Amino acid sequence: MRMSDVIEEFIKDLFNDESDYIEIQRNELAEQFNCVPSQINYVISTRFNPTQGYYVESRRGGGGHIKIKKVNVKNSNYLMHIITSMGNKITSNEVDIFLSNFLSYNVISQKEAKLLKVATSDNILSQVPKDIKDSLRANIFKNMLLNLV
Amino acid sequence: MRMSDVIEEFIKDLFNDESDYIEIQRNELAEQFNCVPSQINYVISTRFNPTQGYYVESRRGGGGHIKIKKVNVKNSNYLMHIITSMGNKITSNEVDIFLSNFLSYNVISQKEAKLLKVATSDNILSQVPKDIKDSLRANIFKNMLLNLV
DNA sequence: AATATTAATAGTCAAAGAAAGTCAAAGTCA
DNA sequence: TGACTTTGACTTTCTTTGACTATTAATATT
Repeated sequence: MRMSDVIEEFIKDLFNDESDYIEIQRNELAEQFNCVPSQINYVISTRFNPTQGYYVESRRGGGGHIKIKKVNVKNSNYLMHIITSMGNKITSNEVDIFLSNFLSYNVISQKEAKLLKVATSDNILSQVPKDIKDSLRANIFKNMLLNLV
Repeated sequence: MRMSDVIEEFIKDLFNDESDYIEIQRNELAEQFNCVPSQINYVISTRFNPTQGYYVESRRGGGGHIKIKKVNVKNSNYLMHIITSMGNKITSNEVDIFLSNFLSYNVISQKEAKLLKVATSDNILSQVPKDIKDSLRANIFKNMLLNLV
């Protein structure tokens, strides 16, 4: 079995019913599995991304850590379904369409819709190089949505 | 948990409803937490920065002390004030501090704070070129906040 | 009473330490 | 061969530490 799969399993086992997130220390985990620390990053980026229902944040420096939040994927959840099926690029027009659907289905509030729209708007992202803009937008959008599920 | 976080917590707990300021003695506090005195300065400068809603003054010599004042934020355009006084670059750490202050002042909700944090986090903005990252972050942050005023 | 000295504080800044992130080369396997 | 995985050198971020500096209050001296 691949090391990456083992680590993936291990991390998934850390989740329990009580809390919806876990914290790991990259170096500690790497040592435990006798691999280089950057392999942890590899596992996280390939197996714990928004499309798979995970939201990740981290901190460097002394006492640093990686925090992984699992969004409960009741597969009936409309938002979650949208997130997992969304491509990794999205235009601001597409965002608008999503938002108006979300609103009409009452899955998010007006205020939330506004925040989502602003954070992904072309205006705000105008400084971002064109070639990464739509993927950045998708990234912001998905991760924000994940936190509304 | 980081020493700095513990000290930050401790100081924040010193505030109560009666007075809007607290006084500490640097050496005494350092001794209490078994750290070097300058760590107190570090905590203060990173977590009680005047631009983050705290005003700090101090006095050396016998009986010297550090006085930390909570800026009064009763008025409704507190957010507006923050937005206009904020520079055009901001780090994710600074965002965190802003958010924890907004929350303690009850000017935004938990959910809103989460959205703000996600949309401006280093993880999500990782693809953005370094030289524009902090200004993009400020842009997103300010514009989202504008919608919460 | 005025001045000088000493002790008690706090401040600054840079180096060392403790994490995590990036990226591309090398390896593996279907 | 092409996609996925492993590895490691290098980078970035944040925290801790300590040597040195600055200021003020208390005390001693004249």
